[in-house]
Amino acid sequence: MQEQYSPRDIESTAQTEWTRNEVFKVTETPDQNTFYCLSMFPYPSGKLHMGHVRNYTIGDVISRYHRMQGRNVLQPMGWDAFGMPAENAAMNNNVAPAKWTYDNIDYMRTQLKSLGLAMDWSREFATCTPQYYRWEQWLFTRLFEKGVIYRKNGTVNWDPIDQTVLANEQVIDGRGWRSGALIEKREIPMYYFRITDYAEELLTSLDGLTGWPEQVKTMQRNWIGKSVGMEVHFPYDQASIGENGKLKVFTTRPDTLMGVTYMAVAAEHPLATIAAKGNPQLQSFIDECKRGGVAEADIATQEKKGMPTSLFVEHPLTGEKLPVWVANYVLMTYGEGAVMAVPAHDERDFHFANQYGLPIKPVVRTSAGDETPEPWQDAYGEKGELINSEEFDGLDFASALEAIGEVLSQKDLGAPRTQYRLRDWGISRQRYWGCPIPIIHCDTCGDVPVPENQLPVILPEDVVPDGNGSPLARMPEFYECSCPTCGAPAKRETDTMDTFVESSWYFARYASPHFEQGMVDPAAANYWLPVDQYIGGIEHAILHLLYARFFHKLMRDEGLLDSDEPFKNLLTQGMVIAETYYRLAENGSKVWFNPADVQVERDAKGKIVAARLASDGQPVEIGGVEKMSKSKNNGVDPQSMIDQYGADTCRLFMMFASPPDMSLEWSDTGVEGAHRFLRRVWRLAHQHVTAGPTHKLDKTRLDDDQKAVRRAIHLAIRQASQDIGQNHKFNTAIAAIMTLMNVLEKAPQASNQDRALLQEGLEAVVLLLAPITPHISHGLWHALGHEDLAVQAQWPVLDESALVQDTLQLVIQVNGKLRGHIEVEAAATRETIEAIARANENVLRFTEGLTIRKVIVVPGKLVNIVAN
RNA sequence: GCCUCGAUGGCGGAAUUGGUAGACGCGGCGGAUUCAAAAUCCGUUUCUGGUGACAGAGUGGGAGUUCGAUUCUCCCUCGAGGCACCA
Repeated sequence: MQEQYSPRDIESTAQTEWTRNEVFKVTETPDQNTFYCLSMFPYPSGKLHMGHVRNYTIGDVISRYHRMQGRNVLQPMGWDAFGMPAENAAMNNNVAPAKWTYDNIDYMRTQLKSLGLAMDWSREFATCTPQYYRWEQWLFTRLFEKGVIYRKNGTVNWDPIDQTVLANEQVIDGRGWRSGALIEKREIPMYYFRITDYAEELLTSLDGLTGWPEQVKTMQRNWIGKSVGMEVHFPYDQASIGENGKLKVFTTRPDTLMGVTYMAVAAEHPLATIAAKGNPQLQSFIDECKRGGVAEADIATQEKKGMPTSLFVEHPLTGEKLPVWVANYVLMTYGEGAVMAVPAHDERDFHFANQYGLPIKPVVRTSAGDETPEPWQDAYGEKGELINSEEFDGLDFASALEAIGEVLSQKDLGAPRTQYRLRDWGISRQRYWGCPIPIIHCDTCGDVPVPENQLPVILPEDVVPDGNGSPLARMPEFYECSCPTCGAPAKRETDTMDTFVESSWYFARYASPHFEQGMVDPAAANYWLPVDQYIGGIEHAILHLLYARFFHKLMRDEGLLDSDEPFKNLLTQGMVIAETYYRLAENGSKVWFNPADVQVERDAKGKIVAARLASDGQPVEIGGVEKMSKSKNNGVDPQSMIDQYGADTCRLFMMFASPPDMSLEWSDTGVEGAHRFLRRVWRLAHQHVTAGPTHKLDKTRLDDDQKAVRRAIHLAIRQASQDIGQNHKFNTAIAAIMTLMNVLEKAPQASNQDRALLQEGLEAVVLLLAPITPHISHGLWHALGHEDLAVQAQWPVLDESALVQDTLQLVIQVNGKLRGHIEVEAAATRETIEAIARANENVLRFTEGLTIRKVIVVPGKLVNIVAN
């Protein structure tokens, strides 16, 4: 055994042995407990960042722990390889997205392998290969035929200068990021998944996901946004609008129907279009509403504006004429694109009505009374007894709902309805680097799905996009084709799919990644699925996780697999953050410096007070701790950390610095601390091993000090087992192992018993660390005299008898304040404990002149004496 | 704007069902070793007062429940993630 800890040698030796023995390659072995551990696969952006390292280390620790429990553990890896960055890189460097992507994959694969992950690399795939996306196209055609996919118009960000559709990310302050042009909303035809058909199941089956964080389930519930209410129709006729019809709205507060004083419709609503004819002022307002991007955050924060139309609709109960307004706060995409406004009881309507001088009619008696003077109070929104509502006066919410519903349905002007906030999923993208949508447009036959025997529709890979729309739309060799139904010349769809589609089913493909007869091999899929543990960033809490759940149900309904949900347990990791440093340039912009190039100065207490750039010694500003990013130049390159300290140190630091679901602040000195700890483990093991082999421990003949050491060993085993296996709190597991190391380093090594005890302690340390720092554990396990591989060793077993104590220390409080400690027999009765506590010197001192009112004894914990 | 989460020493963080606030690590300070340095080891380290024993305060701010609150309830402030075409 080498005297010095040398991560470079140890890590390459360990990785070579794992590869040679194919220890991480798994098969569908019957009758073995399986564990499918999946970390969200990376987008191949160029090189690994710390977020990846964190994600894959967490997954690896969990995988290796379960391996040591004897389970058949599948941990696969692949590449979410379609996406916009490849097109941007292509434009900047004049390289085809395909080549850029494949090069990145090759580089990042090498980086991942250097982390020593327990991956079955034989299952690797990239989503941009036809072998993968052909099955996505196949499913698309099936779902299209079933009607689960349909075509309708959707609104996109249109850049009028570049003549292209932009992603929300590419719209900055209402302008295109490259052209600087003011963005407009534009309607184009797109394909949609009917995810709303699954809204109810997506909602209710959340209840069964007991292994998901409550936070994520709450977010998904709110996103789906089920509301029970009523559809109400406001009739209009030839005389008032020029045609007969009904303005439909959805409301959750039909009890306030008598308080409606106006109607508000979205700018895109058909009534707005009718009203704008011959009204240039209104037309220009509608045009103004169409300016700016489609992102909800922008629409919701913009100033609330509206304009009256000359149109009126009838109140369904009273027949009263209600003015129709166009308002920018009404979303065409939610509900019916129109709302009935009840300014007395809805905050947004209240502000709007006050702004434009519209009438406000209170119809509910709330805790604020019968009137609703300015300013708005939350009480105005309460439910209560109806007032000013004619025959409905005096009714409460439930009976008003029933009574009003009854009248509406008699008049055929409304009915109860359930509404979801969730919208159908539009998947058409006017981009090149994505999975082609397998549809052929024929003048006679319409939209025809590409027949199975003509799949896949292959994306040409030698194309360099130029930022002016999709190059596919300009490639006749791609889009010219004949109709599969009638054989006439036809045009292939040139849009590609949202990249969320690929990441919605990759977890299932890993079960049979090379299967050529179908999307998945049902036997393999049912063997591994659902995923036992899924790990990824909290930023995916809604969209990706909801789409993956939806796809799983689609695949189930296609008969491809049996389970209802894809991910049994979910762990959402926090971000990796780091300090930022900058200087103000002359033009006022900030120039950011990487933490690696900055030196900090501290005051007497160690608090950081200033920072200087190492190269010129001049001060820089401290900008605060933020998510690692290119823009703030505060990223730390994982590769340089691995090169300097080794993968084990990097892994140990990341797992120790904070619990996985919290953000992790990068600290160079923390990394050094982790490295220092591994050196200490190595040194103690080296010292122990060079002193020669040990005898067997005689557990029946331990003195008190030896019992204390053995207790420390098994406390660490208990703590680490709970923390890693159940709670996923790797930081406290490591703290427990560190505490054990502190004990072992101080323990005597003279006698045979002492040395045997140290052997037991070191074996525990090595195995408890094995999931976290697998390379050093691999080396030390051999050094401690074991022939088998540490990865195949069994997780340490807790010996409860080692934890038993004869006496316990209890805390004594007087009036809740700590006043002393007492040592009592473990078996002492409540009465004995109370008597000892009452006789305690400090208790007597602090209760002098007071009367003891009560004594609370918490067994094994404390005694609180209440006196006054 | 809406939904969700978070806030504890100089710093990262720890604290079973409400029961000793600050485990473990980092940083700081003092010391040992060394010709010197690195490395390593030992001690100390929430704040305030006190030489000290000790006392008081303290978990973002404010109220409340309780013998007892970092933990439960209400209000507020600040920060983070998401908002459907970033992945």
